Amino acid sequence: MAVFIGTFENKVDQKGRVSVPAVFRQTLAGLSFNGIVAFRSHRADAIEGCGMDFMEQMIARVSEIDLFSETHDDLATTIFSDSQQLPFDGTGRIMLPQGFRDHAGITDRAAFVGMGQLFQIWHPDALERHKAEARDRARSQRLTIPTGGGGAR
Amino acid sequence: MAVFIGTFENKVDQKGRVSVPAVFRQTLAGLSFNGIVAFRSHRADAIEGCGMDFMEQMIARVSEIDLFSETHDDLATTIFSDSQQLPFDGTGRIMLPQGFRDHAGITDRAAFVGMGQLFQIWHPDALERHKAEARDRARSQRLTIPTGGGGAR
DNA sequence: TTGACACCCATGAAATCCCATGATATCCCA
DNA sequence: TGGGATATCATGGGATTTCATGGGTGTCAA
Repeated sequence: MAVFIGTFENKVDQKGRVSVPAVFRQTLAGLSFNGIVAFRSHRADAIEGCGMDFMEQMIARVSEIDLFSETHDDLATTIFSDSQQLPFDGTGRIMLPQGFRDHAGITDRAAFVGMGQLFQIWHPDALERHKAEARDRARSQRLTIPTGGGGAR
Repeated sequence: MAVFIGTFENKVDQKGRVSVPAVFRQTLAGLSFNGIVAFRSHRADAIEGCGMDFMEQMIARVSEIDLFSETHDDLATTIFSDSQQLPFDGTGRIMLPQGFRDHAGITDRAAFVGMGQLFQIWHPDALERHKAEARDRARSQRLTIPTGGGGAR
């Protein structure tokens, strides 16, 4: 099972390269594509990242939605058409395309955030704000983890 | 099932390393990640610890929520972004990151407290105070543990 | 020919490995 | 059941590796 946990801030060099955190690289190791799959988040000023295995899962899930429905098309267009395969170089870095950097407002620093089965890439300051907001919402709405069974376990 | 009970105080050396109690290590043995997963407790000045199996459960449950929904993102961000994987070295020690030490006020000693399926890491003195308070509350409110039968589960 | 990009090497800081030590707990046999 | 032999454990510190980062060079295509 893919596990992305933690927050890591790395530098973006003049060529637009960033090191993907070593722990993330390890969970991505051994997949059919040696790198990450990334696309613009449509909800936030961030880049979504995952491994090729997860992308395959998403394709499978989306294909369960009625083909030719508006939802299907919108999802497919937003996510799949925008996705890019970003291969690792010899030292575990990826090239963040300019379009992605623009979308997330990333210039010389990038923050990788584990989201469980996928991760996001943010401008470090924007991420801090987002984290605080997410925490507040989670608390005020008393969000809890769904349990597998009936009640508390 | 993971079981963490008891209290153990160990030293934090100059490199920031602490031995995880051997009994805890045994219940953590054989998981997909050889180490602990830790995050700041939002209720106390302590670090929460668990095994990767626990985190995988959390991920599985969060992933039951619609992907890219606000609820999913808020939960995932809140839970996973501030967690860290802390691997064991050859002798069963972990490196306590500075941020965690700051949060818990830990300098040269750390107390590991079993909490059932999780454990906590405290500054020994803070833990003593906390234990006394918890005992008092439990006594004055006559707290009970729900049984599996009639009531909550 | 001029970017964009893949590949290569170098570097310092930080994390990890490895070995040694003493203390404690456990085992085993009388 | 006592007590010595043996293993386990926590701890310390030096050596080694990993990691993030910087820059150079070659190659391909516009």
